[in-house]
Amino acid sequence: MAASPSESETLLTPSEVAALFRVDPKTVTRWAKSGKLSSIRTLGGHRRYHEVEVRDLLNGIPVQGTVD
Amino acid sequence: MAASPSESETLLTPSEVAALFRVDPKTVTRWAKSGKLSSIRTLGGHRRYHEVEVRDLLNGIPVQGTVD
DNA sequence: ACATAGTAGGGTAATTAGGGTA
DNA sequence: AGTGTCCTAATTACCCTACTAT
Repeated sequence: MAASPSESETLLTPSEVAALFRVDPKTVTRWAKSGKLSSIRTLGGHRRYHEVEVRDLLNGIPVQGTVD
Repeated sequence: MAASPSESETLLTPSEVAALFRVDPKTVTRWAKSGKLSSIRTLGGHRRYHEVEVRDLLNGIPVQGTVD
C-alpha cells in the first residue's frame, strides 16, 4: 500500500534550498509564492520544502501543479 | 555508487565565473549555450555553474559532454 | 523566560537573460 | 568563430524590523 506522498518526506529549510541553488533564501521564498516550488508551512508560518522536489528541480526535472 | 553529479557541488554565479576567466559574463553565457560549460538553472532562469568544473577548466583540464 | 539563529514581510539596488550589433 | 558592448525586461541580492525555531 502506498502512503500519501506528503508524509515521510525529508523537509528542507529555506536556507538549505538556497544553498543548493546558490541563491538567497529570499529567492526561494519568492519561488514558493510564485508556485514554482511547493512548500509546507510550520505552525508559525515558516516554509519547509520537499527535498525530493528540490533535487528533481536541480536535475532539471520540471515539477507540475505546485501552488503555494 | 555514483550519485547525481548535481548534488553536493558548490555552484558559481555567472559573474564569479567571468571574474575567474577575466571575461564578460555574457561570454560565460555563450560558453554554456555552446555546451562548452555545463550549467544548471535557477527556477527563474538564471544559470549557475559547477565550481569544480570551472576549476578544472582553469587548470587546462577539458570537460566533456556538457550541453546547455 | 532568555538568548541565538533563521525566516517573513516589504522596498530598492544590482545581476542576468535575451536579442542585436561592432 | 569568438568576444565586448548597448538595450529592455525579468530575476535576484541586499537593506530593514518583527516574529518564529531550537
